[in-house]
Amino acid sequence: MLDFKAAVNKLRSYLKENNLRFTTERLTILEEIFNYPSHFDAEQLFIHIRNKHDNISRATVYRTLDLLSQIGILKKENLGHNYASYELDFNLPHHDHLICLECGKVVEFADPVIEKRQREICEKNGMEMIRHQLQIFGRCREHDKK
Amino acid sequence: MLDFKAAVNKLRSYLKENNLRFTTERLTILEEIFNYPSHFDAEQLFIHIRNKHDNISRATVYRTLDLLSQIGILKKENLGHNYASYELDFNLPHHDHLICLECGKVVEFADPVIEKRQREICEKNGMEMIRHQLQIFGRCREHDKK
DNA sequence: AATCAAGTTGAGAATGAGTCACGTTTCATG
DNA sequence: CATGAAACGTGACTCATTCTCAACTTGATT
Repeated sequence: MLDFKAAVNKLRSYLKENNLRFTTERLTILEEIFNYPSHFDAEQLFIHIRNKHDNISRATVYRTLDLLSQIGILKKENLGHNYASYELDFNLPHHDHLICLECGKVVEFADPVIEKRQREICEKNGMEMIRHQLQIFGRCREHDKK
Repeated sequence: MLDFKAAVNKLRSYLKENNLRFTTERLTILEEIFNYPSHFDAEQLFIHIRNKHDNISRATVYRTLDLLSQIGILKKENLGHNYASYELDFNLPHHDHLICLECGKVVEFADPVIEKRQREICEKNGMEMIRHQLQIFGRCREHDKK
């Protein structure tokens, strides 16, 4: 997959620039993230990796998720649980989330009108926008039968 | 303050309807919330209350914050920390938050255009909207000097 | 290829927000 | 004002995440 190679390059050059090491653990974790559905959490991913490779510790998974989020390969977000969710954020346009409180389904959407208003609101309040997240919690209509 | 009385009435009637008790702890906590700046967290409030009244336990503060959120007197939200924030949500229109990552300042804003788009997005995805939150993280321009 | 300083790792202890269990206390109704 | 269900306080517990630290890699340099 093309994006994966590009992500590895991005990671490698970030590490080099910052005198950090390109370790097999970091590569393995990045690989597994590309094999894994989006909106995963650290524990899920840790267990998935544990089953395929031994000796990658929970701490390393957490540390690497932080690193990748900082570089901009991942996005860390709060989807209304008491744990963080992550998703790939590599060469992807911004989007937000619609979350069903009944079944946990997550739908992504992007809305240029909302994006534009957000920029204007920041401007008006003398603030430089760094990131934003919009979550709409609701209930799928399909749950209505009952 | 007028709103406080109204909130007490709302609490009292909710409790009555559900065969729950109107306790001095619940009243005290509600009072202290009205004396306290918005966007507080449970621990802050607990310490504040601890300093004025003894014998209100941490568990009761948490339990009461949940109760008040359920009734609609408070709104529980995630402002990008690993703990929940609360604010009064009593007779107030919906608003969202602009958060400075440098100084932690929180600015509230309401935008009818964004609200409208959100309703449309829900509609389009066959979902009934229950609640939503939009957070814009940024950096106050005032931090630019230096 | 061997060396070495510095970054990284694994294991498990520690932290911190929030919840739970349970014995005791308190409210609201008769 | 007795009763019994609801609430309370205490402190133990949970669970996600972070920290500590000795042992191990990495990669730049001989």
